[in-house]
Order: sequence, then C-alpha cells, then structure tokens
Amino acid sequence: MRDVAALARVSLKTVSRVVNREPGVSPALTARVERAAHQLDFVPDLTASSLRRADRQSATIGLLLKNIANPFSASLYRAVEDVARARGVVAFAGSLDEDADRERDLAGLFAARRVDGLIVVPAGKDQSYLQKEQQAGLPIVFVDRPPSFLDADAVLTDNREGARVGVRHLLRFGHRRVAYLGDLLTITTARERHDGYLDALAGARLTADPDLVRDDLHTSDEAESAALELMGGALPPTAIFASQNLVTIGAIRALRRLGLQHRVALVGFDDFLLADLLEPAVTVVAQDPATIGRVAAETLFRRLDGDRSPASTVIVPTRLIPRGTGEIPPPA
Amino acid sequence: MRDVAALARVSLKTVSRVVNREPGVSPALTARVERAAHQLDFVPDLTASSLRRADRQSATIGLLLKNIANPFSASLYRAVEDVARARGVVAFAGSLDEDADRERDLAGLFAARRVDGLIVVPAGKDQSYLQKEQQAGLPIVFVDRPPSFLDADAVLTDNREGARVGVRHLLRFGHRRVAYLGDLLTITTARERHDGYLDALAGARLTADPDLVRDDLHTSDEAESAALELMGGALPPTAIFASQNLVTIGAIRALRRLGLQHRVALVGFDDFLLADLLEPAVTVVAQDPATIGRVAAETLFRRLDGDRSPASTVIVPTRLIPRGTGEIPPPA
DNA sequence: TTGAAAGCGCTAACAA
DNA sequence: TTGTTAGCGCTTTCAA
Repeated sequence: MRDVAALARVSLKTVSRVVNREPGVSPALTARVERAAHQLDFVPDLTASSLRRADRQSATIGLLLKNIANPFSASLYRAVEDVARARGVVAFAGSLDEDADRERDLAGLFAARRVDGLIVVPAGKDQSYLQKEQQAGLPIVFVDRPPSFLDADAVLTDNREGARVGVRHLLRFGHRRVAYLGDLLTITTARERHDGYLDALAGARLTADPDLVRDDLHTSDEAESAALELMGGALPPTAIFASQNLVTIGAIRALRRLGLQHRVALVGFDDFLLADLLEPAVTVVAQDPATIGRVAAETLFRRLDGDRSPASTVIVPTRLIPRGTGEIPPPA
Repeated sequence: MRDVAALARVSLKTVSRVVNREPGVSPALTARVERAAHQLDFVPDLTASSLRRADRQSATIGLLLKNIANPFSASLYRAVEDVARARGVVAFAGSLDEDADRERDLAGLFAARRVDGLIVVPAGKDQSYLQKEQQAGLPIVFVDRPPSFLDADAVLTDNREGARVGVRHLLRFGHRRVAYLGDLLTITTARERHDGYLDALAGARLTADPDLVRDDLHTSDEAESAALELMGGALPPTAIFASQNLVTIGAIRALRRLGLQHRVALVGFDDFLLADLLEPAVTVVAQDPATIGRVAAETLFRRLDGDRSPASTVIVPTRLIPRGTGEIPPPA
C-alpha cells in the first residue's frame, strides 16, 4: 500500500480511501491510485485491515462439523457458504469425528484466527469452554445438537418427533413387532430418536420388547450384524426403524443377505443419495441440512449485525418420504 | 497480551516468548506468565502474529472446489484437512460451480486473507491471473484439472486411461454398439474421457457411431433424457459408458424406466455411494479423491517447506470395479 | 535472561 | 478534499 501511495504520489490514507471506496476522493486522484494499484498488482491485506479497523471484523467464520466428508456435513457447509458468500465472508471448516478434544482444539484455532463467528455441531458433552469467547462478543450458533452448559442459539432437527412419525408410519400398516436400531446413546440426537420410538409405541399402547432394541451402533457393519442377530431371534421383528444413515444401510444389507428385503418393513432416519433407486426404494424420515445450514448462518449474521435478543432455538421439521420399504405390511 | 504482561509484571516480549515457547525464559517467569495468561483467558492473535512475523505465515490455506456439497469435493477437502491438521494449519473452502468469475473472486478473497497456499480445482479456462500471486511466493497446487497458462504443480486423475479401461471392459464382453454419455466438453476431464472412449473403440478397430455419442450432459435429468432418446433410436446401443456420476445415475433411471437395466450393460466413470447396493450393482471406474487430496496437500506443504524444484504433475490411477452392470453381455 | 524500541500493513481520529 | 499521526497485537532487533 505504501508503494502504491508512492507511485501515485499521494498519502497512504488516500490509497486506503480509494481501496475501501470511501467517499470524498477526487476522481483524478482515484484514477491515479487505481492505476498505481493495478500496476503493482496490489492486493489489500485484509488481516492487517481487520487488526486496525474499529469493528475488528475479519469477514471470516468458522464451522465445526462432524465430518466434512459425510453428506450431511457437506450440505450444511454449502448452505452456510451460500449465505456467507453474499456478504463476502469466507468460512473455515474442520471435522471433529465425535472427538471432544478436537472440538476444543479447533475452536481455539479458529478463535486465534479471530473469526467473526462460529457455527458448531458439537462433539463433546460440555461447551462451557466457549463461554469466555462468547462473552468477549463471539457469536456462536449450534447446529444439530444443542449446547451443554452454555446459553446460545441453536438450530436443531426435530429428532424425537421425526422418529415418532417414522415408527407410527410402520405401526399404521399393522406392525406390532418393530425393532429399533440406534446410534451411540452418548449422542443427544440418538437418544432423542430412541425416545421418539418409545413415544410411538406408547401411542399405540405397546411396550418395547428389549430384544428388539439395539443401541450404540455406530457403523454400517455393526448395524448389519445387529440386524442379522435380531432377525435370527426366536420372535423376529416384522419391521425395523433405523435411527441413522449408516445404520439404515447396514439393515438393508442384512435384510438382503437374508432375502427378506421385500418382507420386512424398514424406515430410516435421515435421507441418503439413491435411496429411491434401491430395490425396494427406502422410506425415510428426511432431515433438511440445507435449511438447517441456511438458518444457522442467517442467525449468526443477525447476531453479527447487532441482534442482542435472548438465545433462540429453531426446530427444523423432518419429512416422511414413503418410497417402498416403509409400506410393506406385516405377514398375514 | 499487554494485559498479561502487566499482570505478570514482565515485559511484552517475555509474554511473547512464553506463548511461543521460545527458549531462554526462567522457569519462575514462565510460570508467572502462564498463570496470568490463564487468568485473563488470553488467546494469542494469530493474525497479528503473522503480520509481524518474518515468514509471514498464517497457518491457513485455501481450497477452491467444484461444489463442497458433492462427495468428490467433500472427500478431497477431508483428505487435505487431515494433512493440514498435523501441522496446525486450517483451511478455507469455497465452491465454484463451474464459474470462472467465482474462481477469480474467491482466489482474490483468499489471497487478501493471506493464505499460505492454494489448492485449486479450476473452473475457468485460464489461470494466468494467478501468476502474480505465484511469483510473489504463493504455492498453488491444481487438482483434478490442470492449470491453463500457468506453470504449477498438479494432481490429476488418469481420465483418458480410465475411460479407455472402462470401455474396453465392455468391448471384451462382446459389445460393439457402446454409447457414450459425456459431460460439458468445456470441462477438460470430460474431453479426456471422451478421448479415452474413442481410444478404446479404435483399439478394437471400431469407429464411433455419432448417433451413440452424446456430450454436454451436465445434470442427471439431461443424462436421463439423452439415454431415453438413445435407447429409442433405430439401432440402440447394447452398452453405455457414462462419463460422470450424475450422468451414470441418469442412465440408470432411463434404463429402469425402459425395464432394460438387466439387458443393457453400463459402466460409469467415478464411483458413488451405494453403487453396490443397486440392482444390478453398478460397475464403475473409480477415482480416488482421498489419495488425490492427500497428495495435493503434501505437495503444497513441500513447497511451503522450501521445495523449489520444477512444477510436478502426479497422475493418480483409476480402478475398475466390476459389480454387475458392466458384465452384462450383448443380446445373442 | 530480560526488556525497550521499532514497525508489519492497515485504519481512526484529527488537522490542514 | 487530502494528509499526518498514532496505534491495532504482535515479533524483530538490539541493548542491558
């Protein structure tokens, strides 16, 4: 910038004004400065600018995701990116892999880079470590899972209701023995979906058969084994509710291996690519990561724009998509 | 930092030394400074640090991707993240959506934030605009598509050879009328795959029937329509080679609608989730985004570590995965 | 081993 | 309308 000023024979401040399109610079000087800047391939240093600037904004936000390689996280990121782009804000992202330490570390790395805000899909059970940043004025929006020991905005899926609707769908077709395959109970959303399953049973005056409930399945393989075991039991289920993507796919593999994919009903929580092209097509309770991401980003920017209202929680509804597996009736 | 110094009753420089773990500070002072830092919830400002620091490194890199929501981009990001994480480097990412203007804009935004390096899946046809940054010392690694009008490192898929192998696989089963469904010819990789298709035909002393070749298909829907048209022709193909994910899926939908999914052979370029669970399972030429991302990141960091050797191009091989659709023979 | 002074590239506040 | 001076939070250089 100094070089530009020298070449244009003006002061530093004039260059700054031209670069930032501040009013009150004569057209002649503006042109001279722009020519000089172009000639020197001048790229203004936003980090230096934000250091000095009164608002200290860096036009940068941070995203803590489960795993950027999984479709839910990737859609979320894209939705946030689209909102951010409109404001010239760029985003850092990092994967947590359900690791609470990694969550703290990455939050620290982002904070040290002076991001303007944080969007967090929390991995750990305690977000109070973020309290000091929050009090220092860093807006934080939680996504998919609510924060613990911290009062902050959140955008969540209606997990309990979604699971309830999914299981009720099965019950309506006459199923009475509906199995539940769930993720790690340490994950809030998994617990909520489990509860939704129980709600639906209770709504039909049924109680859960412990032999038909399997929690703590975190991979497709674990889910497949669990489903195989379940179907090999004395009184196998006539329908399965799978609480998560990978679990659903494990259940499909198990049913295929047993040749039961057209006999045993299945509803999965969370939609996945090509679910409609499978045979039979898979009925799911779909989440809406694009909406969740958009709302989260909008909430964050509203805070950055000065909104000081109490922390809000937005619940994004799910949608049941009947495609085939969920509409298989129980054997006569 | 000033506050920490005041509280610990030492100079600014001593705090700086402790924070950066520079040697030569007495244990007594180190402890005092650490206590003060902790007490004040001090988070060092990396942007200010990098501004003053001799090497000017920000421990930040930028990624320009096709679309972070698509699985290829997401896997790439994750692979890069894993390499970067080991060095305490975090990454910005942005989606280009095949928009050359967006590519320039985002590269500019990242440059203005003084990233240490750039990994680029180029959207535009000319990357010479990056020359000045490169000459100013910014390492840039291209991924998936080579740079144009710029000499830089690149990590690419062997598109032409991959397509050749895929089409040859079909020819070996006796097919003579193999259709080609391709993406926009403006995309380098699409053109290379097209050429690989022609190579394979030539290798079998066949010439392409123009009626069986459809380029410029960019969405699943376009591909589906094209495939339907193709199959409705006077002399329909007995096999299809699809040059890309979405095109493959469009072709599958078309074949399903016609009830031909078990009759017409299909090989797709680029693997996708659940390809093995479809009926019939889909044979693909798989790319390896995780390896590509890892190699790209390693190349970038080698440059950051001072490697000044001439620009390199790494070709990552593809792998044919026979699953079913590619092994359907032509009708007798 | 510790610290004082200068300055990275930029903008705020004020002056001319 | 333009410029000067100070200083954002940190590290470098050099001196004590």
